[in-house]
Amino acid sequence: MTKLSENELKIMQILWDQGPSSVRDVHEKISEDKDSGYTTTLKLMQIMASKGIAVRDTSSRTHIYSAALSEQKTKKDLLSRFISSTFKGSSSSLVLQALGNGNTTQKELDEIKALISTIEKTNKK
Amino acid sequence: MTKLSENELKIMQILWDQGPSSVRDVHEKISEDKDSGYTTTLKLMQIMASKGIAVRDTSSRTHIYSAALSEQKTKKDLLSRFISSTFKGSSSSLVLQALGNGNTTQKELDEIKALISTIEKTNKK
DNA sequence: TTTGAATTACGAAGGGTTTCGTATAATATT
DNA sequence: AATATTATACGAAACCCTTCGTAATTCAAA
Repeated sequence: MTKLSENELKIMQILWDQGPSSVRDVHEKISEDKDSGYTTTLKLMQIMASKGIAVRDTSSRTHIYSAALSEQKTKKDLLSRFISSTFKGSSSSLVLQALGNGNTTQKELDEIKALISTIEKTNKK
Repeated sequence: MTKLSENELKIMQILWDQGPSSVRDVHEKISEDKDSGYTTTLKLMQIMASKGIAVRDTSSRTHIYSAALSEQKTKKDLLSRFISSTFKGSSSSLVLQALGNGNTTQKELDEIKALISTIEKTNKK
């Protein structure tokens, strides 16, 4: 059900990272990468509010927006959709592809190994 | 550079799986999941050809389409874009999320462990 | 040969996203 | 108080994707 456009996701991530923010806050962050007008960001955020994926506090002149979706849940959802559309539902083939990129540090590998051990223990039961 | 719409990816996957195919072939495969007209599939494939992501042989009446993008490269590309848009570029956090879903078999885990060993050996050098 | 079926070509409509210009309102500055 | 700055609201345009109807073409069958 969670379907986010590219910009919506970008804005969401900023709201997740920075917490409740004004349009200006978000726009400044966005402007680091991208070049578009303030009212564009405003409009996007208004639409997000109207869709219910963001909520806003309009009690003062400068409205404050917050994410209305949980970061965890949303990412899980996006990932599962991505896996099914691009890797035919096989999460392992995705993992193989992801790790194969060559830019994974030893620390990260250790984390993953630890997780695998945990999963294996659970599988045995 | 590789940007595929949802339907384009679906068609691409069919072309990868089945090799060079007619519109009818593709349409029949697509119709297993989805309900849309034959000319819709035709149009999509024509557009894909015009974009250069598919090529077609028009020597006989029934045109034969083939994928013009490599499956490997394309998926690698899509994945890296997905990781950067959704997981801030951290492939390990994606892997953790993916494995955390609980539907990974022992065999798959073994594959992943083997890959990790390989990576670790390479890292040491 | 005429009819019918399958194929491609094409245009247009509908939906969503992104972008921005302009208007209006609230606040700050001088 | 007058002016400038900052904010929201709104509509419209541009773009892309998806969908389909219709026409034109080719081929096969009756």
